[in-house]
Amino acid sequence: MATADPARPGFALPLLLLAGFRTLIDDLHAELAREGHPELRPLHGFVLQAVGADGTTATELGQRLGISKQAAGKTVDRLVAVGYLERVDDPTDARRRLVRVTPRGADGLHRSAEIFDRLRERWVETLGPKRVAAMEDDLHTVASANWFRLDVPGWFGG
Amino acid sequence: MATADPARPGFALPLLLLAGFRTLIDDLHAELAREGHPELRPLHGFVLQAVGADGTTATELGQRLGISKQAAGKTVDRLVAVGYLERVDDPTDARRRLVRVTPRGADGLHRSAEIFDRLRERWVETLGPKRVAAMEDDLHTVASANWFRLDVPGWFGG
DNA sequence: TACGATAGTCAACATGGTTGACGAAATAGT
DNA sequence: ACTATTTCGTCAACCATGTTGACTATCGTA
Repeated sequence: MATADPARPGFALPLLLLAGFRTLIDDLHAELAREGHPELRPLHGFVLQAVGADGTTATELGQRLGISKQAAGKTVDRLVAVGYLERVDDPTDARRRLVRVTPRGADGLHRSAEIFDRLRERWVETLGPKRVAAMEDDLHTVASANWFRLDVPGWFGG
Repeated sequence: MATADPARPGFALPLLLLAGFRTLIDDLHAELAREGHPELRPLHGFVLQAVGADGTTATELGQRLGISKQAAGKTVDRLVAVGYLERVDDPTDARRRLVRVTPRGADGLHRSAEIFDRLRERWVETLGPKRVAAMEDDLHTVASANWFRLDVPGWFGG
């Protein structure tokens, strides 16, 4: 292994990426809790995002998130229980039950976007705009294939 | 929000970090499977790393990983079942059961370190050594508090 | 009309996490 | 030395997330 630099071991890179992700998500949810959304969990924000403004169905949501329709249905159940999603019958197809973001869910989604912008701005203040942009561009170069794959608990845990 | 750049929305940053992490971990386990360790899951490598060469106990492992001693014990059970860890009685303290990495576990750990070095080298070839080093340094600056916190499934999923 | 495809649900299970309770063993205090 | 406290491991019950398989109801079509 003539290429490996002992001062920069390869195993540090994934831990740093995970730590960066975790820092942003933890800060987001600390702020969300302050702004009236303490029940939102990391996974929930991404699910709300995947449902989108037009609504969707459990089966389609599962396809978007890369999980089974059953798992998507169970996750929707939980978000319905805390008031972020609602189910309505599809008048054009009695098999389908449309999943829609409630006003409360839309509020959480809107605040999340604002908070993420503020958090990025904090990184820019610390690291400089060029370094943050470089990080984004470089990650996009090496990891674009895994954009928006959010089956994290099952993927990571096994 | 006069500071937010619409071309670089804040919400992209966590997704890129997660995608980068996921890319490295997926590539690691694809290669590990090729080299004779198909049972190793993403979580397992970090647990083996946390056990370390000297061994530890379930309670101490839980403290290192930021999870309960019960959760650590269950994870150890599963890694014992697939042959990566073993439990031995502590001759100096009949309450303790030392958890040790088996030769097979040590082999997996050793290969993981080599593979991570090779994966980092691939990033260096694509992005250049300065950019990769900058990414590491910057992440260390903004996220060092979350170094080696690996309670990912529970943290992310809720 | 009858059949195949699709949507949703139910059931059973695996994995990873939690809290609470408890026995056994070590340690500290009187 | 005896007792009280702490510590370690485990058991049990439960939650969240995921899986696969089976099933019903409905839609669309040959």
